[in-house]
Formats: sequence, structure tokens, C-alpha cells
Amino acid sequence: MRQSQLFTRTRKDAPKDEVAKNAQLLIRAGFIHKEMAGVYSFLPLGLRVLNKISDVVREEMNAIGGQELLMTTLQSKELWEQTDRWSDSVVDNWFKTQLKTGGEVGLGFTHEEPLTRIMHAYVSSYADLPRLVYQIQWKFRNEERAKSGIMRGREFLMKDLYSFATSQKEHEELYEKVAKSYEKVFSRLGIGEKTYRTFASGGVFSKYSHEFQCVLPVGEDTIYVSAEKKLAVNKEVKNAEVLADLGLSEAELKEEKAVEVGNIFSLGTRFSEPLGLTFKDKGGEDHPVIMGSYGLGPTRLMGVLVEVFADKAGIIWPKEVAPFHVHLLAIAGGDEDIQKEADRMYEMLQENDIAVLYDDRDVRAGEKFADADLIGIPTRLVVSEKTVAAGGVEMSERKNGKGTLVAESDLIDRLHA
RNA sequence: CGGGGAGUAGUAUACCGGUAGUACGCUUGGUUUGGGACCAAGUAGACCGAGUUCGAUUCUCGGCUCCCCGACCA
Repeated sequence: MRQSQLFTRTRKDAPKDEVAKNAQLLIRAGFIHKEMAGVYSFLPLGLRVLNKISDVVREEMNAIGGQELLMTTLQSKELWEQTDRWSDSVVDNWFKTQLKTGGEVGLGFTHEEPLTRIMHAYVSSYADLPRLVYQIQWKFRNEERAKSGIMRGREFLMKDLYSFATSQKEHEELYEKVAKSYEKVFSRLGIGEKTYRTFASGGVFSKYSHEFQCVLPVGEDTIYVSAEKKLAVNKEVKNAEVLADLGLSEAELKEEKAVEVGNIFSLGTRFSEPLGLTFKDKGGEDHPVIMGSYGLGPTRLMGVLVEVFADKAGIIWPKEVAPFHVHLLAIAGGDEDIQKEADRMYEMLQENDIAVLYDDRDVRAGEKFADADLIGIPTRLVVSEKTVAAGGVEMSERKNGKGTLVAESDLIDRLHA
């Protein structure tokens, strides 16, 4: 894409009402626009990143047999009353509104109930199980206090996957499978080493649930980490009994602040029972389905990636999620021949299926470099008087900034390396 | 929800009970051109309502919105 055509623009100052680094940089670079507290629009660059994150998640969910669907945002009151999760005294972060024809609806903050009802229509035998079903959808939570930019919004994108099994053993196999796939997601996003599978409170059907906590100074949660064992415990559940369960000693734990980037829950029959989701075993006897739920938020992940991968000059996107593969800068200084050479390079890259943001604007070099640093595309190519004279193009990484001259004949190979 | 703070141009800010100033941006012209250039001329602004006052962006009250700390976070 030609940057001269991009409707967004970078800015030097962040709005005064944003304090979180992720929101400041994403707004300055033109990735997001704040609509109200905790509610952000995703602009062209931001949407590209969000879609890339979702793609990584989708690939990993599909790889373990997840089947994608898309459920509704609007939720019916009667369904949620069946599981006793409609009342504001039970779930206090509902957004609710009225139908013109009378009656209330809610905006989904999670989707156990509607999916259980959908599965009810299709699951009737042990032969229909196990299943993994997921969606990537906007969630709404009426948080009393939104904060931390896009890391804790009132409207956010979430991948929520649900497992349906015939037995506890089968459930546990699925649970482990999903946990492993989450580790792959975080590793592909470049935060694998900082992200710990963390023991947290379980609820009625299991002693523990697991959170995936990414160590980050601005995190809301406090966890205790064992780096060697690659395990952590949430402060909420840390006590002598829990440490004994996990074979951890106080001495090997380090306190860290962290952000929850994913969580996985055993649900047992919490939803299948009240909603009547059962299967017949081989003997023709009915049993409630054993369920699990698994959440992971692309919008929050985007914020976390900015918090983790940024320097004074701006964002440094991991390759997997960068809005474009390369940022091509034409440093022409008004010289038409150099501009034409850069145009030609842009066409050549596109013909080779390289996603390229081409800074063809008529502005000075300094502004282009500063904007490129801020936007954070990992690989930069520069076409200038120098590079044209030397018969190549200057290539550098956003991470370290060192530029080297690359011959055009080697360029595509180098970019695919 | 408890406590604290703030609403002035697209953005960041200043001053003031009496014509709202600056910087960035944007427009036009000129000079410049490898790390956010320079000159000139333009463009654009007081959250809403009530009260006090001859006069309110400024003071008072109410509302709305935003931010921070805490609580909360299936």
C-alpha cells in the first residue's frame, strides 16, 4: 500500500487522556482510535495486525481439530436464566438492553450458554464426541473501570473455544491439547518465554484452572514464577497446600507482575446439566457432556505485544503479526529518477507477494524514518541516491537499525529468509 | 463503587471577570531534501445547563465525559 494514500497519519504527541504505553503508541502511529473509555476502533494498520493475530490463533485452533463458528452477540434472557447467569447480582458486568417488542437482551460477555444450546441440537451419542468448537468474536463487559489502553476494554475481541467430552479422562486430554496449542500461539507471537502457565482458582468442578500469564511490569496480576519449571502460581491461590500440590518450594519462586493473555477452565457439567446437553453411551444410557472453556484475546494480545516490543522510537512488531512484511522508503529528495526507481521496487515487491507499505510521500527523510520507527514494521528497505548509485537497496531491521546494501537479485530471497 | 484529578482548535498547551495566545498539524507560495527543515501568509477552539455579574472560557452549583489510585474482574 502506498502510504500517501493511507488515510491515517502519525502524530508526535499522544492524547493526554492516554497513559498506557500501548494506547499511546497505537494512537500515535494511527493503529487505533478511541471511541470512549475502554472502547477502541481499529484503523487500517491496526486491523491488519489484529487480523494477523487472529490468523495465528485460528491456525493453531484448527491444528488441534477446532471447528470455527460465529455465534450471535445478542443473548436471550431466558437461556441465561436457565444457568442462573442472567441476574446482575450473579454477573455484574452485563450490558443489557430492551427489545422494541418487549423483553430484554444482553450483549454476550462469554458464550457457554448459546453454544451448549447449539450443541444440544447436534450431539446425541458418544459417537458425536469429543468436539472442539470455537469462535473469534467481540465480547462486551461492563467493566466498572476500563484501563490500560486496549488491554482491558469494555468491548474486545476474544477467541473462545469450548470442549465437549464423554468423560473426565477424555476432557483432560482435550484440556492438555488446548494448553499445548496456546503455548504455540504465544511462542509464535514472540512472548513464549515470558508467558507462564499459571495455576489459578478452579471453581466447582476442578481444583485449579490455568491462566497464561505474560510477565509485564504494567500487569494487573501478581504471580509467583519458577523459571526452571516454567510454571507459575497466581497470588490468589498461593498457599502451602497449593505449593505442595505442584511440587514447588517457596525458595524457587519469584514474584512478578503479569497480564493474563489466556485462560482455560474445566467446566464439568456446570452448563450441560441445566441446559440438558447429554449423550447416550453404548448401553443407551444418558450422561451429561463434560465441558471446558478456553479464552484468548487478540485485542489484549495486541496491547501486550506493544508493551513488550517497543522502544523510545515506537513499536517493534514481531514478524508474524506486523501489518506489513516490509516498509519501503523512497528517499528521493525531489529527484524524479530516484522516485521512479522506488516505484519500480514497489511494483517488484508486490509481484513477488511481499506485503509492503511504501512511503512514497513527498516529505523529508527524517520524517519518514521517524514514522517508520513508530509504525514498527520489522524490515525496512530504503531507495535513495546512494543505493541507486551502488546498484541495490538498503535493508535493515527495526530491531537493531543497522542497514546493509542488498543487490536487487538477492532481495526476494533475503526477505523470505 | 470509594478516593483524587481534569475538560480551551485535529493534537499538545498558555493566560485571563472585559477582543482567547503559542507550538505541531492542515492550506497557499518560496527555499530546502538521509533522522520529525526554514521563511511568509492563511485555517481552526472555551463539554452541557443553571446561577452570580453591566459582562463568565474564568466564580458557584448541577449534569456529562475522561484520567489516576483502590475495590471489582465469568
